[in-house]
Amino acid sequence: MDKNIKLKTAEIEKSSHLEYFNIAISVDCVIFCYKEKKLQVLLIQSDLEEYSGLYSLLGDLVRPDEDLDSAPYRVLKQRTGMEDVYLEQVHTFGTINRHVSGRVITTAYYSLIDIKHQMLNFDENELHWHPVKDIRKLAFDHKMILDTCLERLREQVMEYPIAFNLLPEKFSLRELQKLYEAILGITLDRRNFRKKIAVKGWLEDLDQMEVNVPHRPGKLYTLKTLYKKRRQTRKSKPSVLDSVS
Amino acid sequence: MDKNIKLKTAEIEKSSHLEYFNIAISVDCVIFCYKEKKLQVLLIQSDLEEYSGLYSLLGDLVRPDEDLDSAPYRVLKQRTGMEDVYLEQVHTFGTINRHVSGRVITTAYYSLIDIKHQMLNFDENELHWHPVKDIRKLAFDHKMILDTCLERLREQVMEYPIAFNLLPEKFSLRELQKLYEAILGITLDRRNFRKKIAVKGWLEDLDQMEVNVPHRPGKLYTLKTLYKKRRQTRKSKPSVLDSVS
DNA sequence: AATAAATGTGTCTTTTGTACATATTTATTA
DNA sequence: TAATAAATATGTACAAAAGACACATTTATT
Repeated sequence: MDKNIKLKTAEIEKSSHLEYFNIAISVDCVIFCYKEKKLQVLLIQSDLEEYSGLYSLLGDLVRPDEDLDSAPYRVLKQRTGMEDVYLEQVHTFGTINRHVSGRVITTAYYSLIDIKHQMLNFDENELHWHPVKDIRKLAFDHKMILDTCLERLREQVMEYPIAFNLLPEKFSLRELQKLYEAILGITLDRRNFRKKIAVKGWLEDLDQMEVNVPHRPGKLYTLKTLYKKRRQTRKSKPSVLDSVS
Repeated sequence: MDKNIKLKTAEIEKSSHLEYFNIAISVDCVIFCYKEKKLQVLLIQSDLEEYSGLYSLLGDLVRPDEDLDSAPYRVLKQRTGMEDVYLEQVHTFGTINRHVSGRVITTAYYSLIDIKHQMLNFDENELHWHPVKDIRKLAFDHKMILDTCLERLREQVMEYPIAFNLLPEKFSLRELQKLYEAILGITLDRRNFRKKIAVKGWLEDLDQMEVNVPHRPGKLYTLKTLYKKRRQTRKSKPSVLDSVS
């Protein structure tokens, strides 16, 4: 990836621009939220005839003057008004015919957002939340992108303190457990779950109680400030060497 | 990632081709081998003035008529003559100024190859193996790409039966352990390592012994055929749910 | 005052990880 | 050919983590 580029930039000056620069690059965002006790994803109705009636992920072409990793932030800002969200690059999809309008390679990101935050630019006519479990088919290869991102989310959610991006500032352990169950698609033992979370040391006990719950209120917790950076790089990463002799 | 493309493909017909399709996409390959008891990487001397004296990874622009994931196979075939190698996509790098010759977004793959396989197109004048541990600086952002790929390899090597791609067909447990130590950069306890590998169930006992070793020969093993597919999708994956109540 | 529904623990068992030692086999050498 | 060097092959005891499971307590509701 040095000589070739050099040679080709020369060629491009002449005529072969079409040949070497006719692949577009886009980003697609799998934007997760936790709503009505379900893990949901933000989708937009596809307006391509080929995919009429189908939904697709939010995405856009990468601009010549922006970093690849900045593009999904821009998409989220434009579409929802949200900034400083949690975003993680997952995979790049690039089969020849994945897009009907031409050759487009797309880098997929997933994002975790708290539905209760202000979403200023959110257009309810265009954008809709869909429970992940109900999604069968999406436009383009977006179902595969969704599946890949969900798998990655599941791999990471017990290892890194990321699930909290889906919850409000204060939450009870019951809410946290229900969220994990929604993400993983399984039920968890309450006592073991609490033990596991306690061991992580991610949470700060707020010495406050839930209010307006139709049962005994639980304690409220928040993520320790140490872990609260948004646009976050992963924290508290267990070394891969931990389980090796 | 539907409407925008649609709109823009229209615009492109007119004049803005340069604006929307002037990002090139490449692949870069971190090709690992195990040689002289060290994990090594295949590098080529950079011939860009900006990077004179520096080495870089093997890469090329993605062709308009090939799948993204096919490009690194092509690069490996062209450069080394090897086919059906183990390759895994890791990450896509796309900061604006990462390439001196223009806007190039690159998808990084790592590959694991057995040095003893025939490498027909291998040009020893151009290509050189470098111990990973000795590499301080590479052209472009290739040091970061290498680091990212090495980190991913380390994450995966105890979970999936991939290290075997770096060894000949038959190998002893000592050789395997030395390989793991080279990859992980640590020493391992022999008894615990063997126990761990035994539990994985990846290996087939060949009932053969090492020959020409200057000490007591060990048994020879091979990867079970079940796991031997090259261009391999990962096998024997532990579910993320395993450690969740 | 009784009930429903949740909270908030704790213990025992199993599995996994880690530290560590001894007897055995083979090639080399003196 | 006997002694030595260097590795193979293996097991046990302890510690840590995961998993199954039960009971007393608190609060809101009836």
